[in-house]
Amino acid sequence: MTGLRDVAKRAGVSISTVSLALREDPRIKASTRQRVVAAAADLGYRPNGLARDLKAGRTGMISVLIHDLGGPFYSELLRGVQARTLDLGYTTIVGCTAGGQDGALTRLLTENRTDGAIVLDASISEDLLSSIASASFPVVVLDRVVAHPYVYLVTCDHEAGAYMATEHLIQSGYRHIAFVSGLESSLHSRLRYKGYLRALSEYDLAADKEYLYHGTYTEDSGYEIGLRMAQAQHMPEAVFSANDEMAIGILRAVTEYGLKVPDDLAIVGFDDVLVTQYVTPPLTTVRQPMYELGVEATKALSTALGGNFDIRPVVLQTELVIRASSGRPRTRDSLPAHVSPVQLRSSKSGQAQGVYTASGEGPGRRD
Amino acid sequence: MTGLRDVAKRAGVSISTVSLALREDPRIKASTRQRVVAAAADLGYRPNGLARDLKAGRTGMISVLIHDLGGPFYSELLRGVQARTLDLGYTTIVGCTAGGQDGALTRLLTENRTDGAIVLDASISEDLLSSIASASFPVVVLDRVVAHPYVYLVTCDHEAGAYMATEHLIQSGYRHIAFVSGLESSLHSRLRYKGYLRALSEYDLAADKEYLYHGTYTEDSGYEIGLRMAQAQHMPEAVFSANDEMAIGILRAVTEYGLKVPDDLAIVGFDDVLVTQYVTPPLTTVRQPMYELGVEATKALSTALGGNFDIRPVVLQTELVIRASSGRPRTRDSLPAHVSPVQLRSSKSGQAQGVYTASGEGPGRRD
DNA sequence: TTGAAAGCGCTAACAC
DNA sequence: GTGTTAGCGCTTTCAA
Repeated sequence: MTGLRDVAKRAGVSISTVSLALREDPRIKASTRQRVVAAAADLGYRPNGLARDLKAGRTGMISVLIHDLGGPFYSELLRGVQARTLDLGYTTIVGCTAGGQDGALTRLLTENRTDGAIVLDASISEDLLSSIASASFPVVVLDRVVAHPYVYLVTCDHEAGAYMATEHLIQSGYRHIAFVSGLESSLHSRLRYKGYLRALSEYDLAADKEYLYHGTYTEDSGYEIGLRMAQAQHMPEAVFSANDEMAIGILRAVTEYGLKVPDDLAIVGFDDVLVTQYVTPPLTTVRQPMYELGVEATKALSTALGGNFDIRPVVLQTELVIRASSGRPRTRDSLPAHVSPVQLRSSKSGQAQGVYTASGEGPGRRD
Repeated sequence: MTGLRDVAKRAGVSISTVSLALREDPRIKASTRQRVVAAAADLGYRPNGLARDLKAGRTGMISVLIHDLGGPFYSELLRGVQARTLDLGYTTIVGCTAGGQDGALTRLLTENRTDGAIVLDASISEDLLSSIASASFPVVVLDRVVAHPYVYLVTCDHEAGAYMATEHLIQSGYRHIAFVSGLESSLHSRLRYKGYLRALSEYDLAADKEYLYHGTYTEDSGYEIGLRMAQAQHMPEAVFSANDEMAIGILRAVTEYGLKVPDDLAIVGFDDVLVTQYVTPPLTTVRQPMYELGVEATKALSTALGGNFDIRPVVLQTELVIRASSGRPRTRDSLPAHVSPVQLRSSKSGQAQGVYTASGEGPGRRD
């Protein structure tokens, strides 16, 4: 616990001289600085960041609060945040809120230990967020809606993504398309259901309650649902799952049951987690741009930290990533006019993969 | 930025009264406390953690420093740390050191913003770690060796794991077994190579340089190596890869090349990352107990934080997780006497999976 | 039962 | 060039 005082004593100078010398202030004579630096090294002096931050009134750190670090796509998000904060001279620190009130939640969010926060945790109450956010502590929330002047919204268009996924199945010739919801409470799941319903309705297909399954976002819940599907009287031809984990569970269940994907059942997931590329067959899914989400969140936060609080919600587009699990794709020529494949790329393993953006902005094929 | 002073003014009491009242000190009359609490709520008062920590001389937080949060198994590690720190009343904060000197590395490691650190980053110099670690800032390093009284070592037995993996291949009847190294600089890779060599030598097999491949831990590097292997004059019968990513790259390459795994080439990886369960065929691999590693690291750190610095290095055992990629397993009865299957469990998909611990402690089968 | 004041380690006027 | 000093917001004796 050696402090500036100890260094000062050893170097035979005053505290402020040490402070200035160590930060290479030109006012300090070179010879003095050397003595100070030597003394500091001898004592193994380390500045106390807390004291410095307290004095400065800012920490230079922003916190990212995530409910459960184990999630499959947080790393990409964090990469995006990290990349951007580095440029801005901030440091990212990550806290896990799963521990409840007396962990990272309190320390990082409510006690001013960082300059702002990016929050990805549906379980933190809106009240808490509202009571925390302020001009001196802006908060960006991901994938939820909080109405507050200092809470900024960044999300991607789940509904459009779900619409694309469902439309893709419809255009591939499937008519009996099931939907597997995630946790009822989750906003995602509701939006994805909405997109699914909208696609059905726009193509004049009935939304049969028989084809609505309720899962819990876990692979196991998907597995169970897959079994139920396989044994159902009227098995759907295709299924759109509100996330990839459940889709993979379904895939596993029906495969073990002896069915072929996509011939007996086409499957589309949501999120584009890593494993979707490795399962057999590879899973068609909707990619959320996690990295970009992190970048945008950080942008919004830094804008607010810079004193500009006029920030509109950011909504990023999703991409449909077509892999083998949704089969029977029509050829491009047979696509209805209003559907525009905008990008095609090949997967690692060489098999063709089509990527469509939800915006469907251009009719041209860019490769 | 409302502080205690503002609350005090509003409630018509002194600062110290507010401080005590908000922490429910019994010395403060209930009626006074109510006034104070009301005033604090009105003003949206939030305590300043920095000031509190500065005063207290401790932060109640420990940092976990990881080079690249995107890594495939950090989440398990963090779960382990998190679980344990919660019990201890500490808060875990995670920093990514990839940004270089002026990011989390400096802020969390060298400026006393937390009470101690767990470091998993081979690129942080031993000098820096040694100069940082002290009685008031203990450091636990994972998977490396640093000789310093306040640096504590937690690792798992990579060499034994590699030995097991190689032995497993030998006992499955393979004789020409290749090894794929990771980055030369990495301690893991060297230890895993050592275990591989030891197994070969103990079974009187020659270690042919022809069967030594150098990768970079990435799937792509594995893919390339896989192609080279498939086209080599003397193709190995089996390969042990220093990590799973490369093993998966190899699997992909040889599969695309038209070879069958494990019939034409058996593959064993290392780490047991999530995707190993999902590739076809599922990959035999060596599991590192990441969760337990996190728990042990935290235990060591908290012991040091408690003032007991007599902590010995912790070495955890690895497990061999046998899946379909290493084929042709002998039946149990035909195993040599000194190999003891200590545990058998079934995989999610129902296929049998044998788990052996590196310690090979008991001959009995426990299920 | 409450208030005054010292001080955690640091920075930055302002003096000398 | 260098030293003195007043805080940053909080906790915690010690007085009142």
